[in-house]
Amino acid sequence: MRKNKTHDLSLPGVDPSVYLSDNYVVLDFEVYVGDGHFGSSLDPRNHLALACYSNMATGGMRSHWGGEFDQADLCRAVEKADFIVGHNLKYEYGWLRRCGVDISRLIGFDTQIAEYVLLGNLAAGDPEHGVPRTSISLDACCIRRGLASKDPIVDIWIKNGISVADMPRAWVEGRCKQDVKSTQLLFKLQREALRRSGRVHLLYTRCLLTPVLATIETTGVHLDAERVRETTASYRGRLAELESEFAALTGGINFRSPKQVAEYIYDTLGFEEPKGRDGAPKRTPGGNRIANKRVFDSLKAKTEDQRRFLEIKRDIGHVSSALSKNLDYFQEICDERNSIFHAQLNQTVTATHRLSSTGIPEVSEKSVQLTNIPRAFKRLFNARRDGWLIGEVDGAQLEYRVAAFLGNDPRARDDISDPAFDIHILAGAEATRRPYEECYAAYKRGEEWAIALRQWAKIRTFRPLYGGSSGTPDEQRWFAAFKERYSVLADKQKDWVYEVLEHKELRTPWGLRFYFPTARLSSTGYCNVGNAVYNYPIQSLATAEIIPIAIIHFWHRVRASKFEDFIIPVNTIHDSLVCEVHPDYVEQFRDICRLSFGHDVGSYLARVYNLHFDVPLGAGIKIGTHWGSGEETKYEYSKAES
DNA sequence: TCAAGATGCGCG
DNA sequence: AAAGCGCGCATCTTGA
Repeated sequence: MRKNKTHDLSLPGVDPSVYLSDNYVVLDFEVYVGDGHFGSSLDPRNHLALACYSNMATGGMRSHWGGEFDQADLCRAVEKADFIVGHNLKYEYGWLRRCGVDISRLIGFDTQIAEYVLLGNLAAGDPEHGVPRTSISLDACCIRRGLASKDPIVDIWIKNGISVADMPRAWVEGRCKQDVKSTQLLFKLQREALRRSGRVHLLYTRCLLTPVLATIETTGVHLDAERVRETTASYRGRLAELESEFAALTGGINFRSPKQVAEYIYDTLGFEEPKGRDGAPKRTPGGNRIANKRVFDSLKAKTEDQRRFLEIKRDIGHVSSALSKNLDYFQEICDERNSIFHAQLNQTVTATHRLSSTGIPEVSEKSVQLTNIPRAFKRLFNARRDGWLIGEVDGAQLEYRVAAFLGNDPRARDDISDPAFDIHILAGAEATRRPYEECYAAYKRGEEWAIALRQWAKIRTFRPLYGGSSGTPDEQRWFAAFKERYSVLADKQKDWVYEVLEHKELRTPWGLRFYFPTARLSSTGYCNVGNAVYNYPIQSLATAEIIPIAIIHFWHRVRASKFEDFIIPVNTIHDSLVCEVHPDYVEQFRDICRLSFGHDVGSYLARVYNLHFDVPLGAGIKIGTHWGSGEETKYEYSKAES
């Protein structure tokens, strides 16, 4: 690997011990809400109204009524502090950015994220297994600790959309100052709790990501209006055709109604309900007959009516959901918002601490979040400036590699390091009882059957990693082969389950703790939360620690190189980062991707997490005119190279 | 009439 | 008895 001076990355501080300093500023803002929502800094109709902040270095509470261009004292205070403290700091970062502060240099301690880290997976809860969500609102955090709660009157006003402009100033100011005081007390208790339980570095890393997300949210994503127009028109035409065909065939049932569809297929068409091994029909949790895609794929048509119905039903569901969930919104955005839309990236929602996303209604009430856009529609996104490109980097087979590391499985390690090993080919080969070499060679020669086999296997390959065991005989053959091949990993996962059954808690090697208060073992040896226990550590280390660490380093490397006007992150989905890239900065983009998703992750995990991640990491990079276009280049990184 | 629950389907 | 995990949004159904 060639030497690159960007190795001496200067992250702001890069040390969680910064939180031990007493030079910090606690802050809370009130906003004039003009968008009818929550006063996000993204919306130009919203304006900063009041800033209250407590400066620990100088002492005393300050408050200042003023807009985002009238907060010079606040800006100076936060820039001089070692870190800032607030509840849901992404909001404050967004406003500080509008105030003109360089938020990349501001370290945060977010008390909402701190509570989320302390709670492990309990903030998300697990209603399916009888664990309710735990609120991490400032009020809830304070009440749990016996601290003062919010002024209920002002709280009700704000929750009901009353503008700050219409409330008595003294009341608003009183509430804002109270929130700052509560936040500071909460911070001190959380800092101690995190320190005692060895989780400060987790909070620190989450908080380093926050300004990156605030910036991505502000930037938004850009649609190719011409492609959106063509695609929407074609989908609408197709839906109209399918609707009339469907109506003619069924006599006018509503294809969106699972109830009507179930009646039609089981009563009118006479399909048999799918049955479990015991012979009883499989039903929805509510006891209704199932009418979903899985069932339709398993039904075998015997009559012409049945065959046509299955065909049309499959297409109509796909086309109508594409329109109502994506294309209608995209069209609005192209027509009325210059083809750019925004969404939130949430840090405190999921059980495994990966991000989630929420759409933002911009024209009608519709919204689209950024993590479940159909792959077929990635091609509708391009860069907002002519001639620019879209670059996407993802962690190659990240969860597989993380599993190999956590399980310390020698076979998995060897497989990952072997350039002639393809796990999807192995899955296909095992399932169909063919020799691996034959399938691999045919795949490499580009033979169609081998490509199809690999495609078939791909969606099943890692099911056994998360406890999957049921399926067709072919599938089950692979699942068994997987568990046998990676038996060391499988045993480690069983150990996790034993630990959970004994302690109702799982302590991960990097410090995050998961809690399973309702864990129990049935008389048949089945653990009610077993599959979650198999999954959480792997999903979490991969997509809640490693990818955020990579993204943080990516962002700071771009800024340290002064490329921030040429390489602009616009989205992240679990294991990937999407950027708009100036055509002259493609090589720089590749270099920064390789370093941040490889070297930086390893060195940060060792230094800050005391975790020596010794399975090689890889990155896949695609660059093209539209999202998802262009040939993928794969990079492998191992410590030996550095 | 409206909110909450159930269901289906998109992504990693 | 059977059983991959994690999410958010649109639509229909249910129940007050």
